[in-house]
Amino acid sequence: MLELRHLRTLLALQETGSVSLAAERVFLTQSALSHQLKQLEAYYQQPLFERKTQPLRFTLAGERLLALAREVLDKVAAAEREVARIRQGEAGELRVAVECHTCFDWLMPAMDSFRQHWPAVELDIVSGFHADPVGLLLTRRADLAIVSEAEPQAGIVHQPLFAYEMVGIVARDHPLAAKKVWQAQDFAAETLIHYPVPDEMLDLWRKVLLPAGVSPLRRTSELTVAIIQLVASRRGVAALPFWAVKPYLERGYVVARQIGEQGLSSELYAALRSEDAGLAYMQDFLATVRERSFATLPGLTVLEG
Amino acid sequence: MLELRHLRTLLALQETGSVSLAAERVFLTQSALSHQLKQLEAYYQQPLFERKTQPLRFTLAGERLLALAREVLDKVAAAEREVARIRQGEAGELRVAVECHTCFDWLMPAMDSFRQHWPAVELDIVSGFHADPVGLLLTRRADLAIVSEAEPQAGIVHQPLFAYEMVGIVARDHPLAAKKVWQAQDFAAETLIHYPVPDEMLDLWRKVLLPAGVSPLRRTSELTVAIIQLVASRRGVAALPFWAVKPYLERGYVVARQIGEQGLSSELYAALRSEDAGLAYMQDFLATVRERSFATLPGLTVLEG
DNA sequence: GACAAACATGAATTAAATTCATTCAAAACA
DNA sequence: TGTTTTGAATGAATTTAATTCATGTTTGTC
Repeated sequence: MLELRHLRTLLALQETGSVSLAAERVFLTQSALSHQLKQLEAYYQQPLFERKTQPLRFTLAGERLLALAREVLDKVAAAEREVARIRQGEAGELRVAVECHTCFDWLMPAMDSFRQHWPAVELDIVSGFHADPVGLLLTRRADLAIVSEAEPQAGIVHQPLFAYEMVGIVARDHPLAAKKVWQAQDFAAETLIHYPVPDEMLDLWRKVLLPAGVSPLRRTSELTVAIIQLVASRRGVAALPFWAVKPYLERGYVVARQIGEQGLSSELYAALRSEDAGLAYMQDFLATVRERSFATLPGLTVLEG
Repeated sequence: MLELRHLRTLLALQETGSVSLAAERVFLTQSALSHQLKQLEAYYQQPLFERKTQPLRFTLAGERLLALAREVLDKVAAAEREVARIRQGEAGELRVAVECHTCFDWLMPAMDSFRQHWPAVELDIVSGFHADPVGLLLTRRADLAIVSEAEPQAGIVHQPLFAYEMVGIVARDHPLAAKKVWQAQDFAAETLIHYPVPDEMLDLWRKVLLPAGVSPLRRTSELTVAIIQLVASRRGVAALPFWAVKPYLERGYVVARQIGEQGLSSELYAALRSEDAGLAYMQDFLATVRERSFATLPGLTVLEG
């Protein structure tokens, strides 16, 4: 018998294009999803998608169920939001402190969506770059902070958002373009172009250069396009989220390379006061951020608490 | 996490007005449903209905989820119908043989609904009263027969529809009105008014009078209202489905009494050729009959295969 | 033609749902 | 005002279902 779980799977399946990735998305193993799908196809006595292609292709029946999933899961989300509002009212305050430049790329769509669902919640951004975003929470000048590490702290809880890969970018004809994987040393003779933020907020610095004691020349720029432009003009190299550079890669302005043997992974958490963790609109905001981001940005991976 | 199962429960809960009856409707125990509802309320951290009233009353949050259930389950049903059509085409033939007069009361609404969902299926009624409706199936003059007993027969499968109680009716000032429960002997001195069908098709005859060797005077009439009218005019007594007489009871024309210690239960099955049991439109027709009947007629109970 | 990647499969395991047996609470009845 | 009946709740036991683990199979790639 059909359950919402199956519809959630179908949606993940379409968004990721493969069983394995969909499984990760819904926090199950590939095996579990394979069994689940087998059961679903047995129930409807027909295949729902072809697995041989990449990305997988849905059959007519699969498409129909997928359409159902979209209709239904939206309605479920809307109803659950209302139920949450019935419990604790609609109003509240949600001031978001953001410390990373690229964060605005995914934050804006999520905030748009959220504003429509919770018109009575005062949504605001605490702008400027702060040494200690969590301090803003404790002094009640913000209600939610986007951070890249979940450092335990009294009165604060961290909720995982998602993870993504930081890639090194360089001009197509730059010597480094020949290397598949870059190491810390490869940066030594280069000019590193980055956003004007404290070093400890740069993932590349914290996780790669500092541990290796490598300290390249530096140059800053506020805007992602400007950084890309500088890199394309052979003014230096940069490390940016894969999803941020993907459009420029496709146009061939620059090339992207993996950093370090495992790749350089960047993680994002929402930090909030423990007392606020139960607020319905808080949880819905986080759910919205995840949902919108996974739907919009390529190459995201789930991040467990 | 919310599942369709929960929505199905909420719907049954509203239709029946009590946890126990809803449990029966979804083929679970009262205990199972109690646990399920407790879990659901814990998930939403608020009560979904008040149990102290009869019928139970939904809270605001409960109402909202109930509305969701209606929206969503309709869409699910529609999608599953389409998926079934994709598998085996939309066309087919469905000739229904009916042998009971009152059956038309629930058959018509179900057929109306079905016709809209399967416009390409030729829907027809094989009218007239036949000694052997199952014979019509085997000779391919009908595709589905409504019968009151599931007598095993080669090449035929019986699918349960529902059960209901047959009640004795009599004029308000008739002496029998004083008896809470009637026995076979109570009919001995009365005139029994019934539809003009063979004796073995009368539940009262088959299950009560014949076993007790009681053989009252008889009189027949084609129409339910006419039977009620005769009974109200003290021309005799009758046995009819509770749901068929309920409107007349409420207007006080006649009174209804239980027949036998356990009450006289009547069961209905759909008989079809084994080879047709897998046809999507057949299964959907049966589902429609059940769904519409339970939603329309008071006092139905589920019937297990 | 070996290798990797993605999916499938069967058995074992874990988790969840359901039942059973009983208690509790409220309503109906005498 | 007990007493009985009915409907719902509860905790433990059980059953069923979902999930994982370990491994096999297929398909595409170099």
